[in-house]
Amino acid sequence: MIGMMDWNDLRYVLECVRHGGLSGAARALRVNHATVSRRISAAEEAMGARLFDRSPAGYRPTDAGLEAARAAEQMEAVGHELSRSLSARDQRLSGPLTITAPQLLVEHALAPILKDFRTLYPDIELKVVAANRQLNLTAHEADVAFRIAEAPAETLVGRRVSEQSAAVYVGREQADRLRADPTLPLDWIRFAHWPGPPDALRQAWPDRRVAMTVDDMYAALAGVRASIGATRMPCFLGDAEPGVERLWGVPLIPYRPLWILTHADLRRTRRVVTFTEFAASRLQSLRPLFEGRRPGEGASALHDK
Amino acid sequence: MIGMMDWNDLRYVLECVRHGGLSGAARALRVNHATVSRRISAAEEAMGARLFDRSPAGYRPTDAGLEAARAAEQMEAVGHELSRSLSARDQRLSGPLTITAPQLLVEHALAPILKDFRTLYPDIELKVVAANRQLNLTAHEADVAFRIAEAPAETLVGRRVSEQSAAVYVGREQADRLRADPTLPLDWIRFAHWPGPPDALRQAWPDRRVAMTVDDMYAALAGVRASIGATRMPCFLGDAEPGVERLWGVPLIPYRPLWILTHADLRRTRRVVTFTEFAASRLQSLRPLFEGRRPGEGASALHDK
DNA sequence: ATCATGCCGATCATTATTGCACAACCTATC
DNA sequence: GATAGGTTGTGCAATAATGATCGGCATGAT
Repeated sequence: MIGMMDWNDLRYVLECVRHGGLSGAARALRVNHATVSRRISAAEEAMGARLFDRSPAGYRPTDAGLEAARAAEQMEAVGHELSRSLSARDQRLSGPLTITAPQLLVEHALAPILKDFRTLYPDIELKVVAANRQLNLTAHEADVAFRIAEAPAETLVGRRVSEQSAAVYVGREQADRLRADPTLPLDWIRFAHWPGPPDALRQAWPDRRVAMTVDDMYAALAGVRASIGATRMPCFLGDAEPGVERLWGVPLIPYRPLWILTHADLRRTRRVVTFTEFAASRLQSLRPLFEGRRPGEGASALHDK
Repeated sequence: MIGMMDWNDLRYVLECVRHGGLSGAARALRVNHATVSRRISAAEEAMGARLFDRSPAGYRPTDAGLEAARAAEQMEAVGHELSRSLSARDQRLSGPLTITAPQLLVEHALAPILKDFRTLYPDIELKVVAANRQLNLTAHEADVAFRIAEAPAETLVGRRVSEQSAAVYVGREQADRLRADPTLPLDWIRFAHWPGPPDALRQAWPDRRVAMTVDDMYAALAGVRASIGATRMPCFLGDAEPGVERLWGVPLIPYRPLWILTHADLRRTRRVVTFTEFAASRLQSLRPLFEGRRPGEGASALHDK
């Protein structure tokens, strides 16, 4: 080897290419940006080639930098494969297990299930990443993911735990106003980057006005609670919220189902299987909640007009 | 990533698997064995699996260790490819250029050629590795290799610079003894792990005895100089050695040709092309030496009976 | 038995690497 | 312009990694 290069430095090069600069790479790698700068310099020294064009706006990779990044990507893929393969090999009913789910799902449905799992299998070090972003199971950022989606990524395997329904919810104060004067227009909380209100609502409440625009379910929920307006929410959210009720006259709306997913490589791992079985079974008993069936309502009430 | 693993640590795992222990790996990596031990432990921690069974005799890899080593091998291949690719991209007539050749060839033929090359292209930082072992061009241990071989490895490209002949050489004192009493048996220096003496010698000197066994050409040459015995040597060696002469009555013996080789990835790199052209051209003028043609002998003398 | 050689593990001083804090600079946006 | 938020570069102190050395423990030769 003419210049023995540092494999880790290739990581820094890769993230610098991906994020276009030191700062972004530093955040991704959870190190100081000065470190990234020094490692990049070391890599350039070792490879005998400039890898980036420095500019105040950021780092732009040279051809050599792109080539190095391609190599780093391949190494990364090898590393991920190794990581998954080792996890799959580890068949003990102990050790680490990382799961991820949308924050709201953790709060409203998963928390007690996870708590029971921990007491049942205390040797499994359960790590829960409640995040809005979807972690990358292929990159092994987590072993198991709960997803609310129409269809899972094709490289993942898992099961459709439950169908879901949504409804339109209003805060108590707004509901009282509307009951007192049904001719009032419906104050509506709109989701940015989303299509308009559901068709079912257009028919039942043709007179609406947008009271607020949000891009986050937490904000929408707060808005409903404060009676700023009504909005569509999955039933497991709205029905569990005190001081919030379904808007009358609007039928249930189909919603994306709930999945529990894992990477194909981990499908047969004992820890993973044990967890998914446990979680799926417990979630089954919550199906009325997810499907919006109130006590006393039959399954036939699902998505009726 | 559950445990962000260190790519460099995979290197330590790989070398530990290759050498069967900390010490060997430490030598290969040119670090202290304590470092290897610590890096291995760190890797095991990060991957959550034991990679080696510790024993006083050495480290034996577990299944997980073997798997990690396989991954490391792939990363290594990617790294080598990147290294060559970056070298090939560098088309300047300056910068590093590493060549390797058998020690004896450097001493007897290459040295003046390399010296002239350095004065002609002073900006090329020529590094010469005179080694008995064959460096790995695929691993980019060198850019160019001189090899004495029947056929080069198939992944390499290059040219057959010259055919070679060998002859049987004796030291002056032994030669005088033999001339004084031609009935004496021929003291012979045998190469370990080699087939017996050449057929041509069996006929010309049927009466031989083994005076010494060596496994190194330097030792053989020293033995001939000290008149311990005669042995077969390539002509470029024996003919250039003062106090050593060809044994009469024995014709020239075909010998493995001389190649100048490089990796296919570097075939079009300016530095490499410039060097190989220069060296090949200069070696051409030495063909009589390699082919054993003495001054006054025609080419027809080649390998005659 | 005894010695020599090779291996691994542990300790400690040294060295190298990292993070922090600050400075300098560019660029939108008001 | 002025400002706020973004970028990269640099000096210094804290931290982590390393190398050297020693001891214990096998194995194999004398």
